[in-house]
Amino acid sequence: MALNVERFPVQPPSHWPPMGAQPLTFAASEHIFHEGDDANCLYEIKDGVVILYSTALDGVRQLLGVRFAGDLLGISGGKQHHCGALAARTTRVNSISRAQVDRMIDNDPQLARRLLKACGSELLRTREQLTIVGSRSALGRVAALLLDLAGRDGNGSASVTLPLSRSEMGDYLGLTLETVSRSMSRLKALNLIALPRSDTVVILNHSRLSDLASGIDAGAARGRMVA
Amino acid sequence: MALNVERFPVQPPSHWPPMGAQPLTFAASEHIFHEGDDANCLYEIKDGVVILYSTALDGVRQLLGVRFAGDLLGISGGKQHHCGALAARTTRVNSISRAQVDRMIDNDPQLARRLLKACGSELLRTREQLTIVGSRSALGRVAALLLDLAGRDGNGSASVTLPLSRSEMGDYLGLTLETVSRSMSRLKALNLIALPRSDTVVILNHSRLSDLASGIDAGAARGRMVA
DNA sequence: CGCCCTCTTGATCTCAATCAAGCCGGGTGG
DNA sequence: CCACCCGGCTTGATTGAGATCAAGAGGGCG
Repeated sequence: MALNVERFPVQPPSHWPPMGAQPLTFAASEHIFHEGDDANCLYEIKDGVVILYSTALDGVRQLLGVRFAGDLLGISGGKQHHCGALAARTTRVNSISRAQVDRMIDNDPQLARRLLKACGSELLRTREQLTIVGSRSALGRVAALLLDLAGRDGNGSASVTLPLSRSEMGDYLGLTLETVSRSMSRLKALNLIALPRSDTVVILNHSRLSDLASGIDAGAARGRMVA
Repeated sequence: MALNVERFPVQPPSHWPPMGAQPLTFAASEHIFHEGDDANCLYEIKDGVVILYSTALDGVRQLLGVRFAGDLLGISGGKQHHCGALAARTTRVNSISRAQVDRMIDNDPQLARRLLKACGSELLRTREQLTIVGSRSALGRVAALLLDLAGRDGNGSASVTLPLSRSEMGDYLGLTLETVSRSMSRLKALNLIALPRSDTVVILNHSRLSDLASGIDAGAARGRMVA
């Protein structure tokens, strides 16, 4: 199922995506690559949403990130992909062979800089996720994830269509799906969000939500959930 | 999954560190840089131990990693350092100005590759930490950290001098210092480790410890702590 | 010797996990 | 068109792991 990518002819560098880039389309819940697959390619998301995850020996899944248009996949190096990449909805990517990228680095320092930057921002995002998972209450974690998704899926409006199920949100945040669901209900009861559909969130009170997400406002976590 | 001791052996090119490298020494608990400092330099650890951390608005500290000889600091890009770097014991580093590194990339693709690789392995380690914090029990998290430190501080023996206090271990793992202490006591009671001093751990049963760290062996977590 | 700091251990409380029904919406087939 | 079914979501009841509060114990240093 993994896409076989052939050798590409050597291309003059200095622009991105390179000439040899191969456009590919994935339907929702198809894999771009699996954990352990040979890492032959880099991918750039043209549009859609991709979930990065790894699975532990005990079967527990940890989501390592949610990636959108413009993000690169497979930059972390290594012969094999150490995490899986799953399209959360119909997603188009450009794929470029590693070998070609490697060749291009030789005569295009700008490309190296771009990759370095992408890798650095990947690192930054992962560290933020780690901070959230390591030090926030359930309510704060959910608030942080909602704000992140709202800020990232781009349309600028306060309404987000969630690309993740409750269970996936749980795997992202180190929580169970029930706790995620309860937290969403609580945020709704607090009038910080609205939930017109279970996969659609409207941010009603951005600032209080982000206080929760940063761990200030410990108070809102407490108290009976009655409206 | 936590502990591939050798993920990416990062081989410096023959001319690393570069000519302009500045050797610096830091005493225990001195900062190499603070959160928010201008990121003027890259650092390479010659010897010692460095703790990376960030502090949230509510004052909670999250340790983002523990770094040893050979690791690079400050590769994640950005004008400012987004995390602090603290020497856990006497530590010597080489510092190289970013500007110089940037210049060198232009005529040395190998350098770009090395940085990319270092950044990738940083990413990998952070993802492993995230997985541990997001999906393991307290006992498993502590087991994973001990194995990681044992594998990394190098001397190969089963005995490790911990570079972290209980409180720092807690901040690394998303636990309180009391829970860390109790978990260590439990591991000792289970005869998986010995604690000749509170800062010295001897690994007695590597395989069962790593089962705990991977989430297999959920059983050991349960049960009264009596020997 | 005595102070101070960190670590250990104990008792209790709380938040999130677990176990267990319902509920809602969307799709299918009669 | 409606009845049914199925998967994901919500909500409730209970349990339990880890946080919190609170005392000691050990060890290093002035």
